[in-house]
Amino acid sequence: MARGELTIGELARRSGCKVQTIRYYEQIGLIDPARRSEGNQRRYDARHADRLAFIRHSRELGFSLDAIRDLLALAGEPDRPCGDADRIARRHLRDVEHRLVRLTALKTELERMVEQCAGGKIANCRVIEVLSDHSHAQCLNDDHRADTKTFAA
Amino acid sequence: MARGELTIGELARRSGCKVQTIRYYEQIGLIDPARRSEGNQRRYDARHADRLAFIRHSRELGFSLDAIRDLLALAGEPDRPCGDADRIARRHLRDVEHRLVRLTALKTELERMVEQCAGGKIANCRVIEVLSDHSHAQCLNDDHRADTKTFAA
DNA sequence: CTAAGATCTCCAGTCGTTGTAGGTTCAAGG
DNA sequence: CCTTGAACCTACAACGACTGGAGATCTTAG
Repeated sequence: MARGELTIGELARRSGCKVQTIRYYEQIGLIDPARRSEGNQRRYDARHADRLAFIRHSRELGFSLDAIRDLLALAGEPDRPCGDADRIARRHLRDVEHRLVRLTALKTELERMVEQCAGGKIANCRVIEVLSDHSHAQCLNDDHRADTKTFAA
Repeated sequence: MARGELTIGELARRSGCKVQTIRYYEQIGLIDPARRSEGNQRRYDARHADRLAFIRHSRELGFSLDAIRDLLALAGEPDRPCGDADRIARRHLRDVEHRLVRLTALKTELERMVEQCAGGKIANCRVIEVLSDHSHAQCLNDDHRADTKTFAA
């Protein structure tokens, strides 16, 4: 095996993706097909590893594979006309900001839940209570909260 | 229709779930089968509405259906200690916190890119680095981080 | 009574994987 | 050189959590 080359298994270990996932990404064209060994096995290099690490972390952040495709294109062509890069970056920035807002709200609510739970019995458990109660002040969804409140009343 | 009863459509409207989702939840045993009308249509009552509200709210907070199943079981046993519920929520909270950290890093990087673009020079795009750099302080996966660092070095 | 709209069941498709079956290749030890 | 056994190959099915469609039936207002 050529120096610095990786088998799919090694790449999986390094990137944190599963072997099948890597093959799947190749299949849907998210990563370039690897070159093959004599015996038809995939051989990767450092660039594949970087790309995969990127994909994996982006997935962890909740980006769709389509969004990741864009992000990769953006990152891969720094010399592209600025307008394109800018547009893609801005779109994703808005997306990320939106995600951040939601995630922060979620975190706050979870924290509140967890912190207020005194560790007694379920009957007094804050976690359960919060989850049951849509009219809770911190409910994320104003629209259906009103509905539910009416019904529950 | 008996007083206070709801059709599946009304329940969907009140709970914010789609009709099919409710049927799906019944199918997988997350909610009890509804009683049926003469003509085989589902008829729900306030208890179903409560349970569904609980499920919906939990889903909004990102709990899996499995976690919700556990949470629901716990909610049904008010005399049990609430440590389990607490644990489920805490685990989830940790997860959300991790994502927040990474997402914030990405936001910073996207902002930086957009700013640079506004300045006309594209220069070095670091989106890939931010998301692919496993040695990044906030990397979620300690296990493969070490590996990758070695590799990248 | 009729017509529109809601509901029924069943099944297929989505996204992003993950697991399986059955066969091949690779690297190391005897 | 030969044999293991792990890792690889392809192809395809299943997962979670829905979502949508087809085609039939029910309900209810006019």
